Amino acid sequence: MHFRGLNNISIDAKGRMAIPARYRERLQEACGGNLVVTVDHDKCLLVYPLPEWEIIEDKLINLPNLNKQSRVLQRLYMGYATELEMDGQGRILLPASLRDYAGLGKKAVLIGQGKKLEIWDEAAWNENQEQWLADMHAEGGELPDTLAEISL
Amino acid sequence: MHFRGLNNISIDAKGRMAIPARYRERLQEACGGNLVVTVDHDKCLLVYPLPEWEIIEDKLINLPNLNKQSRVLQRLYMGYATELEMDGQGRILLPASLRDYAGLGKKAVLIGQGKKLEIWDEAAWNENQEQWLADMHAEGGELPDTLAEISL
DNA sequence: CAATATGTGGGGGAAAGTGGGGAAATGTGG
DNA sequence: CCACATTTCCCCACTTTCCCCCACATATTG
Repeated sequence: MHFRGLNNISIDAKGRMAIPARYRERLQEACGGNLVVTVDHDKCLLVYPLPEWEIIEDKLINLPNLNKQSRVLQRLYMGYATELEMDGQGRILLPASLRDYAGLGKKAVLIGQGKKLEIWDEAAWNENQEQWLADMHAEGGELPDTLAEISL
Repeated sequence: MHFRGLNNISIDAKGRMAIPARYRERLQEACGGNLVVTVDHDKCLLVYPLPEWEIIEDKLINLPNLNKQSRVLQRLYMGYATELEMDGQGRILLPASLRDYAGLGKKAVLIGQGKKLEIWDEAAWNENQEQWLADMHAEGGELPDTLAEISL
């Protein structure tokens, strides 16, 4: 039972975002509508069902925090993590601080990523996607070992 | 039990595409009509029976996602993966985002590729095919080791 | 040539997405 | 502690999209 697929979403003037209907039922049973939204280090937002988030949180807490990168991860991911619920119409209200972080305007893209969902500003998503595709073709087959084994 | 062969397909104004009748029965028994369509990094679409897709999805989810290339693969392949069913007439409705990605117009080509099917815009298919043939002749027999062993 | 199967197009009803007004709750400053 | 401003949430109404069904055109088979 994983999240997948792309949805074009509009964010209204109040910062509300409608969760696609096909995800709502799954979110209800996975976590009773309790979600956690946080930031990702490449300028998008991550949405977890609360139980899934708590697993991640434990990992973050137990990182060796004399390491500088560990502290960065902790401050970003835990620092921005916000608990929120869907309203009666299946929408979530994204706090202004998170919207600012991800540069979210009126149009956004919601993509399923297994145990979590990602929210991108539409323009940012398109730009990144072009870059990714260009990189993949430029690299010409030089992939890390873990990736080389995958065949689609 | 593999898919093979090439079919010319038309996509109507609503984005619907008729699956050739000879594939339908096989798709029904393979997955009860549950299909997953996603993108490929060279601008075509991939159609999997749901069980086949889930095998790939598991591999994708378990990739080390602090690695940049892993995230790109996850975002593209899982991000666009859309679950859909055939309607009463054996057609599937391709979401606008997927049609845009692959540049699909009214005429498309459906190609059997073993466990999956590929969908190309007809014009794009023809152009690529010419290019591939030209490249193969230009390279003059310099193949990677894994390919050198194959005899057709 | 008839008869069946396949491909193609379109209309209508239901569901989902979108936006705004107002009440309740929360926070702030006097 | 009270008055005011702001935010949050709930409800209603409108618009758009999606999906199911029917009807026709084309191709295939006996």
